Parts: sequence; C-alpha cells; structure tokens
Amino acid sequence: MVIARCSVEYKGRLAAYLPEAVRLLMIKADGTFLIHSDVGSKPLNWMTPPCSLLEGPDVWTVTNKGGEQLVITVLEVLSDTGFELGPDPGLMKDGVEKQLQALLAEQCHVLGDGFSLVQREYFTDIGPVDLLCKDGTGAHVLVEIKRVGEIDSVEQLTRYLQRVSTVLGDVQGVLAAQTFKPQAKTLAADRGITCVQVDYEALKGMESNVPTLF
Amino acid sequence: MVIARCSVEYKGRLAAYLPEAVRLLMIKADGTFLIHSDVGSKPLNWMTPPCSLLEGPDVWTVTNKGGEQLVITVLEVLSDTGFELGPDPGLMKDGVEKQLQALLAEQCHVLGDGFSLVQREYFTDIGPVDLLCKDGTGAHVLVEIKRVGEIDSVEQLTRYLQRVSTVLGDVQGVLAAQTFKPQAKTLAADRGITCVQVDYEALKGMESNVPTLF
DNA sequence: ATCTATATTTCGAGG
DNA sequence: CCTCGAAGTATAGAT
Repeated sequence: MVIARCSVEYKGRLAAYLPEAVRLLMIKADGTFLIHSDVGSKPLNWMTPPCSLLEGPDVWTVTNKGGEQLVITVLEVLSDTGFELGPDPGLMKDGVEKQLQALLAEQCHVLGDGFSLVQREYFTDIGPVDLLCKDGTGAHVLVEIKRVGEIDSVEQLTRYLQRVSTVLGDVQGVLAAQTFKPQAKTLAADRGITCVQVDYEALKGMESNVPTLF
Repeated sequence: MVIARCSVEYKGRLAAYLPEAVRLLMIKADGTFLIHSDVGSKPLNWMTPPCSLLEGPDVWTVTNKGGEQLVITVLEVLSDTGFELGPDPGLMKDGVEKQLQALLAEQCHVLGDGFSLVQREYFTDIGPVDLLCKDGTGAHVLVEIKRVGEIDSVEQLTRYLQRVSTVLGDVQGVLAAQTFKPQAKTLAADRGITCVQVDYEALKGMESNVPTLF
C-alpha cells in the first residue's frame, strides 16, 4: 500500500486520465491493482489480474493480457507499507434471489389463490422460468422471481409467456419481488401481468413454523 | 486505514457474515467504509455514506440512514494509519456511449446507405431515442447506440419502434454497437432490427480527417 | 429526493 | 473459454 502524489493514464477499452493528486495505490497479493481517492466506494481506476507491474523509478506500468495499460506517474511517495493478510474464508450471503426462489417454490400459495407448484426452473428454449404453477382453476401460471422488480423483469416474463403459450396454451404471468419500480408495475399492468410483493423474512419465518415430520 | 484480525456481520438488504481473518479496514474522508481482503477488485463488504461509525473497544458498528448495519468484531489490530489525501480532480473518460453517440450523429452514413440525421436524442413519452435518421429512400430509422449490444438493447429499441410507429408510421430499427452478444443478434434478427458493428477509433479518426473550417 | 440508464461494471454459474 | 444473469451492484444524469 502506497500513498503517493501521482497522475494516472488508462488506455484500454476506453481512455481515461487522472490529473496529479495524492492517492492510495493498493497492490493485492493476487495482482489486483487499485487506485483510491478518499471519497467514493469504488476505485478511481484499477487493473484486475492477471496483470504485470513494471516498477520504474518514476513511472509504474501495469499491463494485462488484453494489452490494456495503466501508467502511473509517481511524483512523490508519502508512505509505502506492506502486510501479509493470509487467506480469507470469504463472504457468506443469505437473502439472494436463489433463496427467495426456494422459499416461494415451497410456499407458492402466497402468490395467488389456490396456487400449487408444477415445476421449479421450468426450461424453455429461451431460458428457464423460475416457477411453473397452477392456479385455483387449474390454469398454468408462469412466475418470475426478482429481489427488485424492474422493467426488464417484465420484458423477460413477457418473452417466456409468449414462448410457453405455444406449448401450454393460455398462460398467466406473475412477477414476484420484494420491491417494485413504478415503471415495472405500469408495464406489468399493460401486459396483464400480476405483481406480487413478497416478504423474505416472513417467508423464512413461515418455513420454520412448518417443520418437516422427521 | 487499519489492518486487523476481525469478523464482520452485515444486516441490511440481505444478511452476510465474514468469519475471522486478517483484513484491511478503510475509512475514507467522506465516511465510506470498506473491508478488503488481499484478493479481488471489490471489497468483501462495505458501507456507503452517509453512515456513522460507533467505535467501541472490540466492536465497531457502522450504521447508515436506512438502518443497515455492519458490525465488525476487532480481535487484533496490526496497524492503524491515517493520511490526508486532499481533494481529487477526478477521472476524465473518453470512449463511453455518449461520445459514441456524438460521433455517430455526425457520421450516421456508416449506419446504412444514404443515412442522414434528423435528430439526436429524439424524445418519446417512454424515453429518448439515441438517433432519428432517414435512410436513402427517405424512410425514418430509429438508432439505438450501445457500447455492448445485448438482449435488453433490442427490447428497448423494440419499445421505441412500437411507440414511434404510431406517430411516424412505418419505421426501421438499427442497433449500433462496438460488440454484440449472440442472443442480441438473434433476437434483433427475429424483430427485423439491423445490427451494425461500429469502430470507435475509426470513427474518431474519420472525424479528425474532416476538420472544421475554422 | 427519486428514478433511469450506464458501466473498463464485477462476480459466479453453466455450457 | 465464452456467455449469461445477478448484484447490498455504484454512479451520474434527469425529473
């Protein structure tokens, strides 16, 4: 980790330039190179491994396999430290779309009156539909599950509905999400798609209230 | 900047946990809090400002306005340093979609035979179309510009075509991009949309070969 | 303040 | 290795 007054030039997929300023240069064990200012959560510039660092007296050049280059002109080094961090067990996540899908597969009754699961990950030739259900009248329903329901989700479900209707006949669509963008709700209404807001914590709670018999 | 053996718990939009390991904790001047391991370009966990840091003896708690929390259990501090970086002029970029749009607005003839520009950022009630052109026969053409042409781009252009056709009558569609995803090409073909691959550097070169008169 | 569209997105899974 | 979809996406621009 180096604190230095520097200017940076990037030439790769695009071209970018950072005028002279004091910044934090971070070189990770895996070769990742990061340039941070003291504002913002993401680096001003960076290079992902595999990449090589050529450390000259005043100019550092980071090059990756694709020929992209980061040229750092170092004007003044204020600090230069290094640490062995050792391996990291990594992040464990809970609450992502996959888990929401699993819960809704088991509790699809929350999606509509008398809903029952026919199949999870129902495959079509344009991709898998999250859930294929039947409603109280026995009619097929396609369910698309998102953490956040956006306009793209409606488009995606619309494609599935068109595709599947050629096989299963008339099919309804349900978009299930924890939150919805207004545009998504509007477009869904236009397309005759029902939006169902679901509560991850509540679903998780209900599951634990219905223990298995074993 | 603190190097510490720590474990971290995140409770917010989802729940996540980081088991004990040595990591870099970064606190920026604007309040940004970052937790980095020595691999990977993005932080293991983070909190974006505005957020408050409550620094207890062994436990640090970062809370943001939405009530999301990052709880860091600090087991051992190996290093604790701070620097004043001062203001940063920020990054100047060249080669992003906006500039591609500007170049294509001036050189729309590369998009098709006899193309001429009618309007850039042609506004519809569902959003702006990048370019409205006329082809060699005088028929209207909508052009959507992307750095990477993906399936969503085709959907977007399709929406515009449907919308605009009610006003301008029959309209053709062109998706212009530097690269295309195969799915996007396929869907575009289905929808009768033409995909045109463009070269940013070449466009830029051509522009400089046509200097202004002043 | 909220929402929309972009991104050198990054990351992981699957073919 | 490429392709595709998700992300606590982040971020900038517009409403």
